[in-house]
Amino acid sequence: MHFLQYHRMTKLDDIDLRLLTALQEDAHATADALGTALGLSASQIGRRRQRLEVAGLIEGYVAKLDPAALGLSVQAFVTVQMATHAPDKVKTFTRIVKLRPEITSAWTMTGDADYLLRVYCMDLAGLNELIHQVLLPHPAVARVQSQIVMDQMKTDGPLPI
Amino acid sequence: MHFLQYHRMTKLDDIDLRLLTALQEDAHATADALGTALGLSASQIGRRRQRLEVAGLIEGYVAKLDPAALGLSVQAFVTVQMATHAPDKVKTFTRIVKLRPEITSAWTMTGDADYLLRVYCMDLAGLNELIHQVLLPHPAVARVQSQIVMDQMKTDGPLPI
DNA sequence: CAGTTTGCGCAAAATTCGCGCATGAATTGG
DNA sequence: CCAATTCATGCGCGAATTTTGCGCAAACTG
Repeated sequence: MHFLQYHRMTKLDDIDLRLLTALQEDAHATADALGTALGLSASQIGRRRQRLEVAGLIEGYVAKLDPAALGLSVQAFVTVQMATHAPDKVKTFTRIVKLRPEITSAWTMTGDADYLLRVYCMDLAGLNELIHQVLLPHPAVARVQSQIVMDQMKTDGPLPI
Repeated sequence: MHFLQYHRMTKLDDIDLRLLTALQEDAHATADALGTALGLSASQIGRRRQRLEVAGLIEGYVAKLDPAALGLSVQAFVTVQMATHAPDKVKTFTRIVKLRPEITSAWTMTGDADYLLRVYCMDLAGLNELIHQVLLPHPAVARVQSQIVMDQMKTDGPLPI
């Protein structure tokens, strides 16, 4: 799923935006269905979609899984404050973050917390283990704070375009 | 993209898990390609995928867009503390959260913050407007704190299965 | 005004998917 | 231990979908 040749997009008309929105809701909709919904022929839908792909606006298509059905009953956000910003220490820390599967996303933030991690675990024991066996023992980590998700009121929705 | 009849899954074998992982990375991979990658025939890939869909493990397929390419240069996490938990006030608040397109996700959290909102904006002015014109004026909101994303070190990755 | 570009629909070609069918392994019951 | 049933698998054909070529019309350019 790599659209190698990036070609700068001149402009996005209204149909492009609506197509992007539709694809964010259901990427398996057929070109024919999208065409009738947007008032266009199926071939044109395909052409526009390909144009959006090579332009890099569409990074790819992914399956959205149900965490609860997979037994991932604990979602949490973990903030990390660093004890040091020495490059080598930070590098090993980011490597661990990228390697650990429970951490699905990680951001560097403004404010007092250096990193924000999004975490999925089977249970609280798993979260506890991540924090106390992986994060806290790391030499670059000073403080770890975790907030557990009680309820998801709005699931990862489409981007505002 | 609705798989109406839910059928409880007896078990997930190793191939199922690898198939789920692969579909999380590229949902447009052909059954043939997935088959050779997992050592299975294309028809079996299709059958297993359908089983995972009706079991509710796969919620759907979505396009992943590039926020930066769309001009959404500001990502932020906004924490909200409530002034009251009166049901009617909370209800109007959640309705606003669900309606506002800049807010792509929202969770209720443990800890001192009641809500965590994930926000995408074109610029800081947009974020500022959301906070000062929408969130803070709401009667149920006591305090709003925003942390801006400086860098995404790990993008929304596959669930740990 | 002429030439070029861009976007469109139609239809054919190529690819991919969906589903029935037969074979082989595994499990259960006697 | 063996037979019968069940279950998963691979194969192949027809259907659905995507992709591509082509002609046409509108918009843009010099």
